Amino acid sequence: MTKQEYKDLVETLTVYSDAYYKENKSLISDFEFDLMMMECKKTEKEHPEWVASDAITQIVGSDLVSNDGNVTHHVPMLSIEDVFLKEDVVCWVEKVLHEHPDAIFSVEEKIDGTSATLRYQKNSDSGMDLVMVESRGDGYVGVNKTYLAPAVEDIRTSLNEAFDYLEIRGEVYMKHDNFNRYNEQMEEEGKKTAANARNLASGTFNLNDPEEAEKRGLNMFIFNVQDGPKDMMQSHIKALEYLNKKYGIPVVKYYKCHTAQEVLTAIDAIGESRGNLSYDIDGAVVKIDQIAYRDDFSSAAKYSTGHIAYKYPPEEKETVVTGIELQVGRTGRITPVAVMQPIHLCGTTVTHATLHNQDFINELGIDVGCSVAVFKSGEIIPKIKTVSKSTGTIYQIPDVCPVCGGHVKKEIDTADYRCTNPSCKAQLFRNIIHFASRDCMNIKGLGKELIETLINAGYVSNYTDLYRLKEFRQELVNSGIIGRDKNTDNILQNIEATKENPPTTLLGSLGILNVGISTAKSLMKSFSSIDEIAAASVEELMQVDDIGETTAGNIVDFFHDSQTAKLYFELKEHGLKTYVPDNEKKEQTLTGMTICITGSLNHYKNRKELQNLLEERGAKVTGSVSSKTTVLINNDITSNSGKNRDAKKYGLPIMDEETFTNTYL
DNA sequence: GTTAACGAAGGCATTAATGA
DNA sequence: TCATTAATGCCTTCGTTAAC
Repeated sequence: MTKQEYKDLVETLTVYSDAYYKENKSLISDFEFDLMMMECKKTEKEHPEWVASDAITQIVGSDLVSNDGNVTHHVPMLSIEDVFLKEDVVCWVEKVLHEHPDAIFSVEEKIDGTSATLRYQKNSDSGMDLVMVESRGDGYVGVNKTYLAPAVEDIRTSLNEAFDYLEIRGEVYMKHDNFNRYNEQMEEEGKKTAANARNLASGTFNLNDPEEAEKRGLNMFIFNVQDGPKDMMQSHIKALEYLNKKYGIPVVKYYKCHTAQEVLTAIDAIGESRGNLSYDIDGAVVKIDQIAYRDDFSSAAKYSTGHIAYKYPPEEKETVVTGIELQVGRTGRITPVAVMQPIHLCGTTVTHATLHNQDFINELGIDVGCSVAVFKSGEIIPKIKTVSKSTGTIYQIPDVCPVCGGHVKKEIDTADYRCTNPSCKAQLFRNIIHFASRDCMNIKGLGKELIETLINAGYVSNYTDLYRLKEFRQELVNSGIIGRDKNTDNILQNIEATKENPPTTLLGSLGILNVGISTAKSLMKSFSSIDEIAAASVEELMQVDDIGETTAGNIVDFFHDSQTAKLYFELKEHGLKTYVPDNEKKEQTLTGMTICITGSLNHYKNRKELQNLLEERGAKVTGSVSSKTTVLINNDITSNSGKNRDAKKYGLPIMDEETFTNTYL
């Protein structure tokens, strides 16, 4: 592409994008738009010197909405790790103070609603406009909810501020008044009422109709500045105060604390005020005020660093176990579930609670007919706490599968009971559900019920059969199993579409024991195709990170068992991708490097993006600095953060993005 | 035009197994 | 021993389509 052609392409894209965002008109299909955008970005990679800072591809918020309305978050929207004991709060606070004696804490109400992020961008009159409202989704990719901004009273559509970019996150919730009004009206109209304010808020934030949403009434408390000018990225509390004072934006109520004792006092104060608030809260969040310190306290990947949430003790009630159901999972594991006389707990009716396994049953002494104390763990999941009146006997999981009548055996050294019949219908059924689920192949529209229907009608008995369904299209339409023409074709098309899924997804969906998407990723880093994995020995597989003897054995078993291996080879024949073609592969220039990234980035949307890029080229990206780390990427190379100190301790290079890019990319 | 059925989405938790 | 992952589970509301 010549420079002029690139410029023309950028201009065309800008026209389409403006029409879409500002006038709600689609001049071309989303698919075509995405293609052009990809082309444009590819060129920009080859010729970074052509890129203007205001080019459409550089504008945060414009290139993020895919054709199904999904938005990749600029900063991931992770959840906060919950703790249920005050001792744990004290422990965490002291750990932070030990590392940073001057740390300050913000203790905040944890609003019970649904999380959302707002992006603001500089406009031409030196102010800022709201360009995007996005829901949380899976934490990395959410849904574009910009059209609902007018329905949320507290969202400002413009700010009189000349920052280049501002991203704030908060909780969308429903006030009790609005919730009660909604339910009164539903009752008047003889319609179903909503169970609680959180669910109604979450449901309302899901509506496609902004007017209906506005009628119901939503509010929002801001609880974080995700990204913005340097001044706002230092003290969390100061940033919240600024937003509140300057714009009257409602921010979450917080207490500024310096010691563990002060934190506990604040938690108690919030707990006591709970009953008098006009909205629901489900805990108290403790955050480190100094944003720079947050990354020094590592946590699991799904949690934000530098935050914990204290959960107040939940409501508890008594009921009677009226039965125990046995569920057979896709691996054959038998899970007992208690059926109870319905009780009302935290705004919902509770009838079921999992019993996990025989050990759990034995420990509590559960049997049909006993009385139990039930609470909602985390205020969501019903859980039996104790048996208050025993029957004198304890339930025993039978040795016959409740579905196929096959033999049920207790696994040695585990708490699991498994149905040993490999053609057990329940297992096949669950296997297909797993294969089709969102986290695996993501076959849209193919859910539990439809799969069951297809199995019962004899069309499928395993996931490979799904790719044969199209041969029976007319028959299916005639019988109306999936609905009529339109529905049938939709499902068939969605199945076909999954043939384009990357091999990693396929490998993770096959149902190999202990191999999910994450393990599949590790495997595909070391092997060039699933075929190669199928041919590998236990020893070879064990060379891969995260693969031990058991998992390696499971993989070998899967590809050596004639039945399961056949499933895989049939999928391959149907045209599913089992390797990444050479021309789509990235050069493995970073093999052997262990890289840690910290702090905020300038050239990449977020750390995840840089991480993906490094991983594609063979590097290992970790969350902490150790003696095995090759390099630490941090734009603030002089900071005194824990990671910088560790890097210095081990004598490792600390590079900013630019230096790193110039040296290695 | 209304209703029923089903799946998706959005919120989550727990346990056991695994790997380091 | 610790951190992570896989597998399983629970509840509510909305959207879509087909059927009545």
